[in-house]
Amino acid sequence: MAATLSTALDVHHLTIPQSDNKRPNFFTKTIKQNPRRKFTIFCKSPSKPPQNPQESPKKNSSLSELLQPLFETTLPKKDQAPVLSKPSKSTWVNPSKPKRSVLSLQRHRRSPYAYNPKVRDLKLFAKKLNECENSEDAFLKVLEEIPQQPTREDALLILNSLKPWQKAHLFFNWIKTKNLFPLDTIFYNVTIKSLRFGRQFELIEELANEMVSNEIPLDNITYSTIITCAKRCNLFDKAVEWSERMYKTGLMPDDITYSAILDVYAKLGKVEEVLSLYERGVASGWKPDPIAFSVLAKMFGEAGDYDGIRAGKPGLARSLFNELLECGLTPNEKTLSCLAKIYGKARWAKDALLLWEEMKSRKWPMDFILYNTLLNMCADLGLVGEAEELFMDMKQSEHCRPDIYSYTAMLNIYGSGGNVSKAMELFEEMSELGIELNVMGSTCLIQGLGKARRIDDLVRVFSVSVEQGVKPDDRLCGCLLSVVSLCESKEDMDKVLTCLQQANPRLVAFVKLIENEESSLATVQEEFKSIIINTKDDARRPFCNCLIDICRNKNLHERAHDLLYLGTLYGLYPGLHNKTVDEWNLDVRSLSVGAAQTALEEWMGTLAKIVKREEALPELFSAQTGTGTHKFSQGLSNAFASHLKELAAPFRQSENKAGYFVATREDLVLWLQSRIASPATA
DNA sequence: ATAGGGTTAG
Repeated sequence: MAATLSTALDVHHLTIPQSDNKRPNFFTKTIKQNPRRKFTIFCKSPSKPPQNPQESPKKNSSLSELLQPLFETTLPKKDQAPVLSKPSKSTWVNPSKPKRSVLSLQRHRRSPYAYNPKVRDLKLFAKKLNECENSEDAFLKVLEEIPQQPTREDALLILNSLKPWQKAHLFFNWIKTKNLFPLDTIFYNVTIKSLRFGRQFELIEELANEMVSNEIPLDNITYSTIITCAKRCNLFDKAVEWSERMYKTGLMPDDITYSAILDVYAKLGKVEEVLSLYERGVASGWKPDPIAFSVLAKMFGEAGDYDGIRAGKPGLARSLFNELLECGLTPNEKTLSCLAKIYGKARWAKDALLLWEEMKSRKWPMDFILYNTLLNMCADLGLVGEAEELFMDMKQSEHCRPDIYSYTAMLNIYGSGGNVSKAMELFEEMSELGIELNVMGSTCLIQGLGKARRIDDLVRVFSVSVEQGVKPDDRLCGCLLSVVSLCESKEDMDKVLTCLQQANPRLVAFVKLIENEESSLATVQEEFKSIIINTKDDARRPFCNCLIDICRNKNLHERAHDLLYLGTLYGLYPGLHNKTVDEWNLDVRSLSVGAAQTALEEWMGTLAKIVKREEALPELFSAQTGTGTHKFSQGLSNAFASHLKELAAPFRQSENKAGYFVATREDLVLWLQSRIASPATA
C-alpha cells in the first residue's frame, strides 16, 4: 500500500493545547522524538552495574536482571563464536562451587503409557460426557453413571479427553471431592492445559496457587502452560510474573519453558532481555531448536515500516537461520513461515527468492500457511510471477487449496501492482467458488480500483462487500479517503464519499467542514481530535495524510497547513523535524505527497522567519523522503523533487543516498531572502 | 494411546 496507508507505529499523545484560532509555528519547537531502541546483536548492551549477589531479588526486576549475578562471569565475550554452535569453554572462576546453569538441559520425562484394557470403555464414557449438555447438572448426572470407581489412570484418561474446558474443570473438581486418590502435579497440569483452551487464566492461577498451598510441586510443564496461557490472554505482566516466580523457587527452566519465556520478553519488545537470556542459555550449553529460532527470528525481524523508520534486524534472523542449518537441523513449515515473513517485510527480495529456491530443491516441508505466507511475501516484494506460480501450485495441490488468505494475498498483489483487471477476475472467481470477500480483500480491491480510477466498479465492490457482511473498518475508510484524494471530478468524488458515508459519516462531515473556508481552526481542531481519538492507531496518520492531500487538490493550502499542524500536535508525525548542531533535517518518509509538500513549505516559512530575525542556523539542511522500497510504491521522492524544482529551492538530491535532499546554509539563506523580497512567488 | 514452547493477510 502506498505511503498514505503506512503504519503509524508511534505512541500518540492526544493532550489538548489551548484552542486558539491561530496555529503556532511548530517547527520552531523541537518535536519530541520517540526513543529508538538500539542494540548490538550478541554483544552486551551497555550494561547496568551488576547487582550485589547478596541482595535478595528485587520486586519487579526482570528475569534477566535476576539472573545477572549468577552469570556475570560466564557470559560469552563480544563477537565470540557463532551463536548457535557450542560455546567455547568459559573460565569458571570458582571451581569449589558447581557451575550453575541458566536452564536445565534435561527435558521433563514422561511416564510411559501403561496399557489398560478398560481404555475403550473409558473412552466411550468420556465421549458420553463430551456429548452431554454443557451444564453442571447435566454433566454430573452423566458422571454418576461412571462404570466403576476410577483409578488414577482412568481419571487421567478421561480428564485428557474432556472438552470443553468447563467439563474438564467440573471433572477435576469431582475427583477432588471424591477423594479417591491424591491429586498430583499431572492432574493439575492436564486441567490447567484444558483451561488454557478456554483462556481461563484466573482459574489457572487459582489452581496454581492451590498447588502451592497444598505443597504439590509445580514443574516445568506447569509453569510453561501457565506462562503460555497468560501470553495467549495478552496478560504479559502475568507471564513475566510467573517466569520470575519460577526462577525464585529455584526451579531451572528446561528448553521448552525457556523458549516460552524468551517469547514473552520478545513480545514485550524487551530485546535486551531476550539477548541477555539468549546468551546465557547458549553459555550454559543450550542449543536453540527450530522453535526457539522462530521466537528469536520473529523478534529480530520486526520491520514495521519499509523505510527503516523502525527497522528491525532481519540480518540477525538470517544468520541465525544459517547457523540452524549448519547445526544440521531441518526447518519446518513454521520456521520457514517466520523467515519468509521477515524477508518480505524487510523487502529482501534476493534472500526471499533464494529461500524459495532452497525450499524447493531441498524439499523442505510445506503447508497451506507457509504457502500463504509466501504469497504475502511476494505481495510485499512485488513478485507477481512468483506469486502466480505459487497460487497455481496451490490450486493443483491436494492439501493446500487456496483459501481466503490466499485470495486476499493475490488481490493485494494485483490491487497494489496496478493489474486491477486480474484482481477483478479473481473477485469473480471468488464469487463463483463461494469464497466471500472479507474486509482485507475488499480494501485491496478498492485500492486497486481507486488507483485505476474505476470508480463505478469500486462502488459495486463496496456495495457487494457490505451486502456480504463486510464491516468497513478504519483501514478501509482510510483507503476510501485516499481514493477521494485521487479523484479528479466532483462526480467521482461524490460517489466515493457516498460509500464512505455508509462506513464513517463523521469523516465525510469532516471533509465538508475543512472544505468550507469559513470553518474556524478551533472548530476543525475539535472535530479532528475527536475523530482521531476514535480511530485505530494504525489508521490515524493515513487519515491525516489523505485529508491534507484532499485539501491540496482543492487548492486549500492554508487548510492543509492547519491539518499538518494538528497532525503534528496530536503526535501523528513524530520525528518530522530533527535538529543537530550541524544539520537540520526534515523527515517526510511517512507522509503522503501532499503532506510532504505542505511540510516542506511550512519548514521554509519557519526558516524564512529565522533568517529575518537573523538567528543562528546550522551549516546543512536536509530533507528525506526515503526510497519507497516497495516495488509498486508511488515515488514520493520524485514528487518531492519536482516540488522542490517548482519552488526553485536550492536542495540537491544526494548522489550516494537515495531519497535524501541537501542544501547548504549559504544557498538556502540566499534563496529565502529572495523569497522574502518577492513573496508573490511563494 | 495419558502434561508444556514458535507459523498466514489489507
